[in-house]
Amino acid sequence: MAYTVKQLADLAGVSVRTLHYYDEIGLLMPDAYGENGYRYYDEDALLRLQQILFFRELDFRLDEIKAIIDRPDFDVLRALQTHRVTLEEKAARLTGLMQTVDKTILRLKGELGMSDKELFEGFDEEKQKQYAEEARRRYGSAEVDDSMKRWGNYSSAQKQQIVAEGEQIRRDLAASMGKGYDNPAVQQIVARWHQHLRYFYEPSVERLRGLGQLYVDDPDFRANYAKLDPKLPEFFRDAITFYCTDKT
Amino acid sequence: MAYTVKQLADLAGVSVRTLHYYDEIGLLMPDAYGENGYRYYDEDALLRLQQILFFRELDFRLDEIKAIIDRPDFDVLRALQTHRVTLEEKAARLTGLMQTVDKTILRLKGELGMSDKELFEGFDEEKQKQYAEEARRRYGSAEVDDSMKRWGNYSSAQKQQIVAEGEQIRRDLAASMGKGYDNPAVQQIVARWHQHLRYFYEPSVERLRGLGQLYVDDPDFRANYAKLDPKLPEFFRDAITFYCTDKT
DNA sequence: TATAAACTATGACGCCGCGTCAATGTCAAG
DNA sequence: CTTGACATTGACGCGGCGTCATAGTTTATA
Repeated sequence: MAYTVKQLADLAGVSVRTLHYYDEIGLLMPDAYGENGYRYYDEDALLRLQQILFFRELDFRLDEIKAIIDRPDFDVLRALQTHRVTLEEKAARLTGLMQTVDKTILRLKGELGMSDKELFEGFDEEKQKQYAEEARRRYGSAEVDDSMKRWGNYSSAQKQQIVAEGEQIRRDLAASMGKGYDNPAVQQIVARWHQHLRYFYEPSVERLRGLGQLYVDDPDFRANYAKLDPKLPEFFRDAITFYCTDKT
Repeated sequence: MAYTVKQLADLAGVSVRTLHYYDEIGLLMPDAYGENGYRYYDEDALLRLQQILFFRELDFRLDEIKAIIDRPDFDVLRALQTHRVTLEEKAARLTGLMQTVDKTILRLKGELGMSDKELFEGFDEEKQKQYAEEARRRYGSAEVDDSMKRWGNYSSAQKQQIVAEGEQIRRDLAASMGKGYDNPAVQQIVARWHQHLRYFYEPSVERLRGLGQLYVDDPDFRANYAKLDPKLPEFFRDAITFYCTDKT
């Protein structure tokens, strides 16, 4: 199914002018030009445009984006995973700014001694750029970044967010408990759960085809994850019950 | 204490060129020029620059920023509070993008049916701009926005974040338990706690001079907040114990 | 006290990522 | 067969600085 410029523009929430420009600089070329000169985009363009938007969101310049996603070894899946971490970095930065807001409010009320320097805490994008620098090297390359996936490597803000995500998934699953394990909505949640687990436990996530299996099999995992989220045992108990009663 | 350009630039994490430019367009003028032509900034410039950076962070244009903070009725405190909400909006948007990342990963793995439209969910800044539009009108005006401060008005992403903040404060307090209530660090945490409570319970926050008092007095509040954060009763118990043992 | 290093100033040009016209051609519906 | 929505290319311009260049001033060190 081919999209015209406006169709794609509306779908992706960008302007027609932007698509023209991306074509002009060779960043996103249409699948084909009609004999009238019209641009027609195919499915591949969707994913490519999505990548472009993600990178743009993370403050990459368009020529950088082009260089990255044109590399023959560019790996979309890996890129997406890196996007996620980088988005979390960005969110954590915003959290830092919120704290600066709070502290400034208290300073203005005279309730808090606050150094001049602290007034500007969180604005700096140094870490951000540092990360991007790494990312520029890493995107697309087959180089593995397992080190980032160890719990100890996350910042506390990231940890909070990750735990919150876990809780959300748990709530969602709880809300879908009645629907039966083979219900597509439930399957989606389970998939999100598998995805989520990658934060903690990479190597044998593939073993997680059966929900909770790892929790049952691996006392080490059980202990570690339970430390992060005290309600997790409950969750697993429920989930396993859920899984078993439905499967048998 | 007067800052030179570089001193201020380093402190705030902006470039000297930026300060020159802000002077040029009248956005941030130095307190005084030396006879050598040097710029010297005073304390007021710090807060003004901080405001500028906050607005810039929220994608306001410099001329808009100038118009806003030059208004005679510009209210820094109110602006800061609005900043906070807007920052949360931004963070929530990033959360949405993370979900799009997750879903795209699953789509690529074939584990999830996902419409083309969903590929671009979260990129749109419409809400963002809509909010900014409101903000432009509201910043500096004395108009009250209490409606935003009711729990029901928060998005679920915001709620998550607010709860996470509460948990963080609780952890911080727990870590400071030994230091005595009059310890400045503890007072800071208490102040953050008071600030935090404004999310839920605006009118009588002033009554919260004694920590936990409201929890003791108001069963309605007790019930409502406990629903949000199951561990809160513990916290209050600890906090009250802490407060009482130290006060008596 | 000489000199180097670090800071300051004021111009002026250039860049990116489009927005925003303008002029013109094409397609689908009534 | 008109009308309106859509398509094209081309050109100009903007915001927010980065990045020189040129030149004066202050501070540290030898």
